Amino acid sequence: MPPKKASNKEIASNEVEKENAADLTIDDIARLAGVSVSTVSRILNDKPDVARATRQRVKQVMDDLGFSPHSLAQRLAVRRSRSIALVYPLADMEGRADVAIFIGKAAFAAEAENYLFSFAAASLTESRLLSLYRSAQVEGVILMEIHMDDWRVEVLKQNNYPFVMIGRCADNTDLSFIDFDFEAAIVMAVDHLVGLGHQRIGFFNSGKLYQDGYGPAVRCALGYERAREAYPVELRHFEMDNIQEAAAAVLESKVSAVMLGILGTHFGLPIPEFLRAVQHLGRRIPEDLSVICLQDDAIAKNMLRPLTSITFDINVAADWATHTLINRLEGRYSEVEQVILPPQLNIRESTLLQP
Amino acid sequence: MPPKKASNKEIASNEVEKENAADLTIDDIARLAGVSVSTVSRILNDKPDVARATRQRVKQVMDDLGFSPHSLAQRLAVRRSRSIALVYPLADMEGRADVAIFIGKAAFAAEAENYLFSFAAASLTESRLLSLYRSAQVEGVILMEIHMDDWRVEVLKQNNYPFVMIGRCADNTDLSFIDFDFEAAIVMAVDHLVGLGHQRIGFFNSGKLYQDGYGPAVRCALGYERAREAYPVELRHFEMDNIQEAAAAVLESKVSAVMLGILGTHFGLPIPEFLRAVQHLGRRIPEDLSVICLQDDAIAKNMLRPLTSITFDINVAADWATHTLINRLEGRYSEVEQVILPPQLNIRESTLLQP
DNA sequence: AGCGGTACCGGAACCGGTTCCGGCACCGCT
DNA sequence: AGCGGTGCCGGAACCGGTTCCGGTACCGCT
Repeated sequence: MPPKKASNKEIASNEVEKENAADLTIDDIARLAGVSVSTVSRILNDKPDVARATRQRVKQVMDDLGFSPHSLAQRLAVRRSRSIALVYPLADMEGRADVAIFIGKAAFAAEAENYLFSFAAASLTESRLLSLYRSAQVEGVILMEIHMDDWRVEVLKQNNYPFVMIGRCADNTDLSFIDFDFEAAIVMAVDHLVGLGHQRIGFFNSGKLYQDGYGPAVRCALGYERAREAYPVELRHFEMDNIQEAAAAVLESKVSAVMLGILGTHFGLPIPEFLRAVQHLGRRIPEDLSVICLQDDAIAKNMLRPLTSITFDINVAADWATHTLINRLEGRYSEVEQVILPPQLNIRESTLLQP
Repeated sequence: MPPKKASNKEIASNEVEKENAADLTIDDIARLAGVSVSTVSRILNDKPDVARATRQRVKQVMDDLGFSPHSLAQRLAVRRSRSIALVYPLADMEGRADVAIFIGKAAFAAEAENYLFSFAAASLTESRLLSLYRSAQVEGVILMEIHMDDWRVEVLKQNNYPFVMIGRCADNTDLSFIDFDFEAAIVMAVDHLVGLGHQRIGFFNSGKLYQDGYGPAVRCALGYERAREAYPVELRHFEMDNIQEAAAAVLESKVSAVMLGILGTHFGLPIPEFLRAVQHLGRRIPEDLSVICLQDDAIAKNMLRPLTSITFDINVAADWATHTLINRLEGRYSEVEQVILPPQLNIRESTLLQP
């Protein structure tokens, strides 16, 4: 029986020493350093049971040749794919500067933990979501754009697959999430306006998203209810998805200030267009109408006269989500974590003290 | 010698038929369907040499159990990682809505080709870039934010690793890229302004980025030179990285219009702040000063009085980059492809006909 | 001298797939 | 009857790592 390990690779490297660094394997390193593959593996993974001298010699060989271990093989062998994904359910990211920032931060955080970060784009079906896990493409995901009653959450929960949420559902038992406190945000907005002396305040929120049970829209509405009980001023609630109607509503309701809830750029009622429509009807901002908007700070602060806004810290959300998920995967701890981030008020030029 | 394949898995599935779909393997499918693993594999990959009846039966079993093959093992076996990455060299994505859109589109396009799309965040060193390939984490990358003389390009070229660029270098022989035609953009801007009757026009460009050899900055300057020769008007060039200085320069140069080149939000001289500074010095926009800005359309169009801007189609860039890279990896064709996207002019409210 | 303990290392099974190669059964043909 | 060809399938090597298990060499000790 001929020795079958007289592979062409061995022949090649005996004759010419010029292997491409890309298809160098742990065997090559072992052979060149005069040790076994187990030893090389131990060194790669910083395990004990290797003599100091050996360790250094082998490391030298690896450095010289520019070797880095085949990550697929590693992940297969340890049965850990070490990758997570952000699943983003919407069709495109037009106007979602927040998501961009999130991705950047999350990718960075994942990388620091030697995790692969990928991005699962739109059009997600149940079977695709499941096969993400089953095929070992990811060990866990970050879910965004959570609805009060979210099928993705159900599916993942039933299958016992790890995930964290940006946002939260109606029932969150056993679920880890970080969410922005939209309720408090609306209350904060009212408080700010009342403090400036406003007596009639309008709150605009997307009717469609509210009906859909989109978390932020629902919680904004909740915040509105809370404020209505807490403040002795006249609060009006408008569920709107149309610019002209919304602008008209501002006029006839005779409010002196408006809070713009969930209806940002990407949701059909872009703030700038809304404000333009209002101005077109003869209301100046902020002289005739104070405006305070939510979350979409890129727009608010880049106005020529920047808008007062209420925002949340997306960077901590990204960091939290990534680390919590990875901690869970690493088994570092497994308690359910639920955090709700407070809003922050950015007072700018669009809210005016009432005479 | 006892039969070593009496694994606990086999025992388990003989007793209780309840395997978790996640750790189902091709062996299980083979056993349950009464065929060999080779046959299952052939079916998974739509290869010939399988009887129609067998194929259906096995597929049925897979469907029933919700099996999907372990992607790491597959990729290892075929020695193709089927993944690409976008390498984005900057620290964060604050204000880079364009990058967000790019990521979304690119991820989507990659997914359609059954490629994994990941995002390699900042702080990229040469060795990390190389190990991305060597460790088989990616087969190819998309490079952004290209400089005229870019070390990453050199490194990848020397190692013969596949990549495509968004942007281009000074020397692009054998390189595939898609770039925006910044030269034409500036000429187009001048043309627009001249058409409105402007005689003194200022061009603002980041001095720092120009010095650094950042592609867009350099090509904008080139466009400026071209326009200067082509149009019989007074053109002034300002290399600026400071808001106050820039605003002052507008005043003393007595220009009636400015073109804002590469100095967007993320580059130290944010457009809105610049315009605010100008207004603060008493120049109204557009009555006293016409403004045309480049690329950062999210800002431009979300102004209360939206700015005239010149933009490029980032979606086609993302599509092109992804498909070109994947085509190359698939060996579908290998010619070098170089495309330069024309600018488009969005006339809005910030450019005024001169009296 | 004999013993147990420790430090270090190698062999080989294994992770979950793909693919080459060869074998069997059956067909139609001379 | 014998033959070549085709359709279908299984065995086993292989991808590039990790890890369990056991073995050797050497130490200090009684």
